[in-house]
Amino acid sequence: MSRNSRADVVAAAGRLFARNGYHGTSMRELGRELGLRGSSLYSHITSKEALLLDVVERAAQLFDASAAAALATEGNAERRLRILVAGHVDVVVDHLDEARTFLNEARSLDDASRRRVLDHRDRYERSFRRVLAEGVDEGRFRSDLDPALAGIMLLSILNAIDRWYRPDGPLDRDALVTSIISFVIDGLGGRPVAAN
Amino acid sequence: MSRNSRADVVAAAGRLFARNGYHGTSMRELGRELGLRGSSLYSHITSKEALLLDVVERAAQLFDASAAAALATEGNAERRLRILVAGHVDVVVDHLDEARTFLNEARSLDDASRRRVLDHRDRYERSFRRVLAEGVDEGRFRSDLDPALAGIMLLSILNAIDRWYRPDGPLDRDALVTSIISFVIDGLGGRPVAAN
DNA sequence: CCTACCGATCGGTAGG
DNA sequence: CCTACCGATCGGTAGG
Repeated sequence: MSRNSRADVVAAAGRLFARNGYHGTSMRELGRELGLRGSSLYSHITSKEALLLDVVERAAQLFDASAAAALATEGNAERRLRILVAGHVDVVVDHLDEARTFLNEARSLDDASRRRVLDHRDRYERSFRRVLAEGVDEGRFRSDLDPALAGIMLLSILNAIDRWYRPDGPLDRDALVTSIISFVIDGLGGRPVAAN
Repeated sequence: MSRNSRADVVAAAGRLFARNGYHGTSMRELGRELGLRGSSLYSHITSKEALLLDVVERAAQLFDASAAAALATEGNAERRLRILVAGHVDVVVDHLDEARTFLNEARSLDDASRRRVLDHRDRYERSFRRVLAEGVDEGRFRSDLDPALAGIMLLSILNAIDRWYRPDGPLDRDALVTSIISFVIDGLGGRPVAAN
């Protein structure tokens, strides 16, 4: 049994913040999770809130990297949209605790930190909006589409995945992405090309 | 300046729980919100957690009533779906604090209460699933539609409304409902009947 | 990473 | 609805 690294502390904090919330997690509980005293955590970190910021920024970086990779990909808007969605799903499934903390606990940050996190969120949202607008320009999506509103609704679907999706359930990751894309592009009433 | 009623306490609790979370709200703060001491709250309630349950159950009842009214309405699936969505929007916009507390703070309830709230949530979700399945039966929605999955995605959109929608913004309530219905039925690529 | 501890605050009760 | 409290717990520091 070796000592804990700072990364261990951040990972354990993500687990507890995701499960019980920031205010619902005490430093003593976090210490217990790592097999040490709450006070010992302060040799790794400077404050509880700085720890929250670490967790949240880790998630923000992952989402950033995913969006950057999608936007750097060649292809039409539909293909790029699928990569954007698949990247989001990967982040949520592979880094569930950080993603949840990012989505639900950012409000507990102080004003300056929260502002920076919201900026990340806005930039991420703009990536979606851009690809949606490209799709309209390409004549691939409805010309009367509002990319801002559509982006919000697509992201609403993506940001709720952590509330219901189980990677070990009947729907594998790729099928999840396909379902979302199909729902978003064809809708409830849409007639898929093959069926028309 | 008259005394506070129990309903006042529940309403104020909804405000603070929605804004700062259950664990982020102290009884002394709640008292301050109402112009009295934290300890005085206990003449209205029995515990902080019972207060959370009051707020959450109020929201659950509103959602229940909305779904019941929609399902009691005559008409085809598309019409019933619109009523279901409009009812949800009404609850969220008119009872924002309770809706937020319902969505984000139910996990802080004890096991038995949380279980009951989740049952409410499941029943509500089934109402959506039922109307979606009706639409498939009527030949109005895609025959390959998975009503369970589509219900989750529609509800994901609805449950995120409180995170971005401002009733005093450019989009009024009815336009919001229309946008959601259009997004969900026609999708990004769907060709509206008139444009085909 | 530990023990020992700090002042502040927590939910809640007693007794008016 | 108030004052006066209760024991427990909070985030964090000092000093090894």
